[in-house]
Amino acid sequence: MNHRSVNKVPSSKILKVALALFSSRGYSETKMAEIAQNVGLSVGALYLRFKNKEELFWELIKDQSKDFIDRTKNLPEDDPLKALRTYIALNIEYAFQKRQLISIFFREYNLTFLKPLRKKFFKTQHEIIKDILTAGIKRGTFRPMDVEDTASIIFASIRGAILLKLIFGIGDVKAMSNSLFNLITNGIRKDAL
Amino acid sequence: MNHRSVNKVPSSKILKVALALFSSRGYSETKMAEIAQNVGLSVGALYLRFKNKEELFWELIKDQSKDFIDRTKNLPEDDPLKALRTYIALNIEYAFQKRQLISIFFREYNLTFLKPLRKKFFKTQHEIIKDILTAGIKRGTFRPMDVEDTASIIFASIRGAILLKLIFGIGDVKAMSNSLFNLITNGIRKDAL
DNA sequence: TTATTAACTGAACGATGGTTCATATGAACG
DNA sequence: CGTTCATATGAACCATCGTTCAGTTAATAA
Repeated sequence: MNHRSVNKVPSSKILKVALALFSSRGYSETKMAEIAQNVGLSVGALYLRFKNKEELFWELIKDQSKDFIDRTKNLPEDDPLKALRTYIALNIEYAFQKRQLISIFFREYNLTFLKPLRKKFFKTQHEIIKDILTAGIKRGTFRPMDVEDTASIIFASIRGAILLKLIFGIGDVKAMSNSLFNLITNGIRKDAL
Repeated sequence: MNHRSVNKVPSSKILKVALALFSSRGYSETKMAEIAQNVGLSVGALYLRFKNKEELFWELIKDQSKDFIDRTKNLPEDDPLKALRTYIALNIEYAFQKRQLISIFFREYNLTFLKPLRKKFFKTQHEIIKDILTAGIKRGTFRPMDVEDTASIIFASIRGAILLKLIFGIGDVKAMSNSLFNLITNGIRKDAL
């Protein structure tokens, strides 16, 4: 340790504060000076930690995303219905728990450097859903269907529900999760053909 | 008609050009100078037509929204299934047709003056879906359910599907409409309960 | 204590972009 | 024609940040 090597404020706190600001005001509405003030540092100090605003933002996205690491990894192979229920519940709960991050993803539609992340996310999730569907059809639990399209629609429905929750604050997490699962599995028909 | 009362370029053209720019680049990325150039006017002239950027934007939103006037007004009262199918199809087709406007609504999450419009839209649509569901349950076409929650989820699913289409360009409009209707009515289960 | 240097400060710089305004243009009217 | 005035022009103005940097602070080593 060499000469004053202790930071006045840890970088993790900067990221935390910045996350709160970015997710509530939006990227371009959040000023560097504002972050500095809320953190208790000068603007200059921020630039000693991060090259610029974009890198600070990026760092924060990486930091928040890192523990998404496939919780959806160990879904029951042998029980497609349970797998689906778990998948939906995990997704919605995660989104709610990480709502600041997720808000940013919905909100900052026009930040081009988020696009690839979104795309990648879609691909991964789409694949997982397809696997569940395929397994379910093979097992006779699910009816035959266009797996590709249906997986897209299911993905979309889950994201839509999350969006609704985040934007309008509508819906309780648990109830929403159940309703969605119910809708997707049984539909609203009284007697499904 | 008094002294040179003909505009070099009609305001409708300004709105049209601005719509294209706002929906592809985003509100704050679209510069007044850029709009002026694409329209074939000077910046100053824009300010003779519209008080400022925000009003120009607002005018364009109003202009685009005005003919949404309840196409969803005359859904068949006596056939809930058909009503739902029609409602979904209308919604998705409309969104695709007016995709520039809809993109803006998804994209400009942080423009506070869009919030009330979003809220109002949700309320209207939620009401319509609830009516369809209630009618269907009464008729015995649909199973008993929490109408409030289910309507929210259905709304969310439709918006999610539209978002998917607009963001990723994924899915054909007709096919998507069918898949969604199918999912919502029948679910994916082979033998519903 | 003194020297060293990492960490910090905040005024100043510069780029960007919305808005204004002095000036120009030209269609209609007398 | 010449006058009028709605319409148009675009350079200049100004506010808002992101970013930089010369100077300051204070922890550690000597």
